[in-house]
Amino acid sequence: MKKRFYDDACGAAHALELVGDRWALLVIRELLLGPKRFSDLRTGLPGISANVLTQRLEDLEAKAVVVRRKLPPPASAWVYELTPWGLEAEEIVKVIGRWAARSPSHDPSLPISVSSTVMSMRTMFAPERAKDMTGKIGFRLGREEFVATLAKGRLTIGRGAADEADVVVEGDQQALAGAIYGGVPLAKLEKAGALNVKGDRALFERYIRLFPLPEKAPDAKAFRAPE
Amino acid sequence: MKKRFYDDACGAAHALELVGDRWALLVIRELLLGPKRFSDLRTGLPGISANVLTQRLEDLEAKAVVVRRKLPPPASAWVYELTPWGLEAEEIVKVIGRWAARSPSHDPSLPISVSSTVMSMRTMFAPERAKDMTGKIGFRLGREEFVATLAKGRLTIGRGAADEADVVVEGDQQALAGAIYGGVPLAKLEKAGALNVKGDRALFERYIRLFPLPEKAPDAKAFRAPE
DNA sequence: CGGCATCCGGGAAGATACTG
DNA sequence: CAGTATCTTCCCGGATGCCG
Repeated sequence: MKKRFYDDACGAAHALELVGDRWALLVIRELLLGPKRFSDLRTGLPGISANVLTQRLEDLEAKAVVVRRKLPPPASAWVYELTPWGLEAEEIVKVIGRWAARSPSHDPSLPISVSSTVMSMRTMFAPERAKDMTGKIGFRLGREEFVATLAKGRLTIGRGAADEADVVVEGDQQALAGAIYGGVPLAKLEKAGALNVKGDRALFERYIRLFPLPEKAPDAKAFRAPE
Repeated sequence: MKKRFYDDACGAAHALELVGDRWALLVIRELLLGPKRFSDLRTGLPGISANVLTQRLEDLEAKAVVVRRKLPPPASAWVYELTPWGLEAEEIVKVIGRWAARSPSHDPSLPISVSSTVMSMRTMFAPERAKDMTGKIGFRLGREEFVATLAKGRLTIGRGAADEADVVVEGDQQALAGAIYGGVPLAKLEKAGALNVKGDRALFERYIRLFPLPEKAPDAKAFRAPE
C-alpha cells in the first residue's frame, strides 16, 4: 500500500522515517528550548502552512517524539512539548547545523528565528575560548527571555529571567546573530536601535567572540574533473 | 535545488536543503565507506528508482557533497565519491542512527545493506567494552571485504583485505547483524550456512558483544494524558 | 484566536519500459 | 551497466471555512 517506507533496518533510515519529512526536524528545533503553542511554532517557522504543521505534530506525537499537553488554568492552552527522547534529538540538530555551517552555499543573511539563534549558540560555542570566563548574559528577544551562563569553560543557555544577569541584551535576534556571526560592530547595532546592552558591556563584547564559524568547504567548481 | 526553500538562516535548515530530500542521506551513507558505482548504490538502496538516484546524485554533486569521477582504465567506470566535506557527514549518519536506535517503533528485522551493517558497527561501538582487546576481524560480505581493527580500546573499520585478519567471517550481512544485534547464537547461523567463521573464533565471539543497543524510549501510549 | 478539515494545483517520488 | 523517458501516484503548500 504505502510503499513510501525505506524498508531498511539501518538506524539512519529509521530516523528518516521519524523526522525525515519536510519541516519535521525544524519543528523539533523550535521545541528544543521548551514547550510552545501552535501559533508560536508558526512564528518560528515562516513558510510552513497550518495544515502541514498540524500533520507534522500528529506524526511526531504518534511516534512519541512530541507530546500535546494542556496547560493548567488560567492559561488553558494546548502546548506541544518534546518527550525526553525527543529532547535527545538536540544532538541531531547541532550536528547537522555544524556540518552545514561549512557549506559553500550557506546564506546567513536569511531571516532566523529566536529559537534558532539561541540554539546556534549552543551549537557553535567554542569552549577553548571561554576557559577563564564567568558570568551571566541575559537576552530579551521579542517577548522571550533567555539566560546564558558561563562557568568553568562551559556554556549553558536556556529560557530564564534576563534581568538576573550581569548584562542584559535586548533587541531582535537578527541583530544579535549579526553581532555574533556577521562581525557587525556592536556600536552600529545599538545606534540603529536594533540592540540595547545594559550592564557589564565588556562581558558581552567578549561573549560574542565565543562562537567562531568553521572554514568553508570548497564548492562544486573545485572538483570539476579534467576528464 | 527546488523552489521550496525553507528561507531560514539556521544551519539545520540549510542542512535540510542539502541533504533533506528523500533518500539523500542514505545515498551518503552508502558512500561513507568509499566510492561506488551507480548500480552498487542501487543494490544498497532497495526501493530507490533509477531516476530518483540520478537526481540525488546530481543535486549532491552540485552542492559539492559528492564528486563523479571516472576510474582509470582498465576499469573505466564512473564512480561516485564523497568530497572531504561530504565525508564529514558521517557524524550526521551516526548521530541520527544512534538516536533512532532508541525509537519504540524501530523494526530491526527489515533488510539491511552491507554498508549499513559496517557503518552500524562504527556507530554503536562501545569503547568501554573493548578496553583490553586487540586484534583484527576480517569480513567477506557478498563481494565486498572489510577489516575491523581493535587496539587501545578503539575500533577502526573500513574496506580492506579480509584474509589479513586474525579471524575471517564470511556470509551475508543480515546474518552478521543478527549475531551482533539480534542475539542470534553464532552456532545457529553457522549451521544454517549463513555465516562462516575461520580463525580466532573466540575473538569474534567477544567482538560481537561490543555493540550494545540502547534502551528503548517509551512509546506514544505512555504519554496519553489522564484527561 | 487556535486548531483542524477540505478542496485544489503543482511538483516530487515511484514504477516500468526503454536506449546507448 | 548506466542511466533516460514516461506515466501515475501522492505529498506539499495555499486558500477557505468550520468550530470551540
